[in-house]
Amino acid sequence: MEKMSVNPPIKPPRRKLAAPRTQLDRSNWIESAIDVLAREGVAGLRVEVLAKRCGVTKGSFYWHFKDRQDLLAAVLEHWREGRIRDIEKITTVSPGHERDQLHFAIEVYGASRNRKGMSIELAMRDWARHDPQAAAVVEAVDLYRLECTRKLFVAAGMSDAEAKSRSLLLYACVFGLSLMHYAHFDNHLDDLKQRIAERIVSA
Amino acid sequence: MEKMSVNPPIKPPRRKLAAPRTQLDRSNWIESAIDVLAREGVAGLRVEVLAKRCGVTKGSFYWHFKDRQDLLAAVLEHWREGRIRDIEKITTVSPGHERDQLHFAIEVYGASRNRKGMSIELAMRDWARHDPQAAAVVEAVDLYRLECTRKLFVAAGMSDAEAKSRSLLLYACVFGLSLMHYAHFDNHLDDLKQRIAERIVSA
DNA sequence: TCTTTTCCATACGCTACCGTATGCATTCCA
DNA sequence: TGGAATGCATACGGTAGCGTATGGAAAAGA
Repeated sequence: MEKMSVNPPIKPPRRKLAAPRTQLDRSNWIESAIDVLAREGVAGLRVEVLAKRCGVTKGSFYWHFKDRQDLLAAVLEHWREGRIRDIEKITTVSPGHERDQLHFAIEVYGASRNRKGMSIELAMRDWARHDPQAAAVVEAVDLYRLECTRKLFVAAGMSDAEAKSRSLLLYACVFGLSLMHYAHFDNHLDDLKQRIAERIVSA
Repeated sequence: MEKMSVNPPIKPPRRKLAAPRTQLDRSNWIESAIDVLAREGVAGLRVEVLAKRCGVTKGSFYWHFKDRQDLLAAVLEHWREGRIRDIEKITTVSPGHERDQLHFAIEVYGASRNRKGMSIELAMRDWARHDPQAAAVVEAVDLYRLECTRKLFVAAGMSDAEAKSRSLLLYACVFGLSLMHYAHFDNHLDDLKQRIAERIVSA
């Protein structure tokens, strides 16, 4: 008895979608995942959706990852490492330029530039509010950042308490502003932000 | 011919769960929905889940609401009205006490108190990032708030541009801080926040 | 008391996912 | 050049959730 498949296997072209890319590996999946994360949040990070975006089926996904959790954990780790590297690069003390560095730390997430970066930040924070693992990673990254900018404030001549407070103010404001992109607020938004940055950094 | 139901209807007790409450109406559903929204975000706001929480089935839900969208729109409207009322109450100018009022506006979402209120704020903002309707409501509320505190800053003697900038700083900071509840940051967090509040409000 | 209306339960069909099992094609390698 | 390992497709069973259809109980009128 020959086993009859319901649909006779008509050989399909190997890859239909645009990119006839080479094989995927873990890091390809992770980067695509972060893309989706930025646009849809962690809730939109579905295995089959992601697979479609990559031009493959989930058969591929489950070859590279044990399950969805495995991917999510990898995304967290990837993000953590990247953020730590970044903040370190930005804040390694360069005597005499501390205030410039602080201004730069604010502008990096200036929302106009680096929209995607800010989307990821916000998506991570949403995620963290409902998942202890994500919360731990976000906390680790943020505490590291706070410590880095604190040192800059100290190097710029502030007291310990003042430096800590300013550091907290800085990031609260950066993240807060990123939540506030309004269509009809003010034509001179950049001027306002400049004033704010001054108030955060200046003595 | 009698029509025979597949499962003979065994009369169930009318309501099994704890609260033998009266009938539900729209506002009951909306309040429960906002509760869930605060804890789980809009993604967790599922019809059948909400029904279970209310001790009924979705049969009831679809009697009161056309569909899930109908509920979501109602939640948005309910939230908008409440926030507008609140901010108006807090910021109606009381000459000579403007700075106290501004401090109060900051403390209202002090996170230690009013944890639920802050959760709702954040959930609304998550929601707004993926839904134009929610975005419109959040924008309307925020612009109203910004305008109210701006007036207070002006009444406290600041220039227009400065008042606008401070107003933006105030809310950015309030929302930003609410994203930053860390387990291991500082024992004197309240002191830091006090310093921050001073920096926002003081001349 | 008899009929509406109100409010809710139950059952269904449908879609989107998750994770597993299995098979096929390529590539690597001896 | 013929296996073995790699990388992916396909098919399947299962769950959760949406919205509809329908019926029945309880309350409100008449």
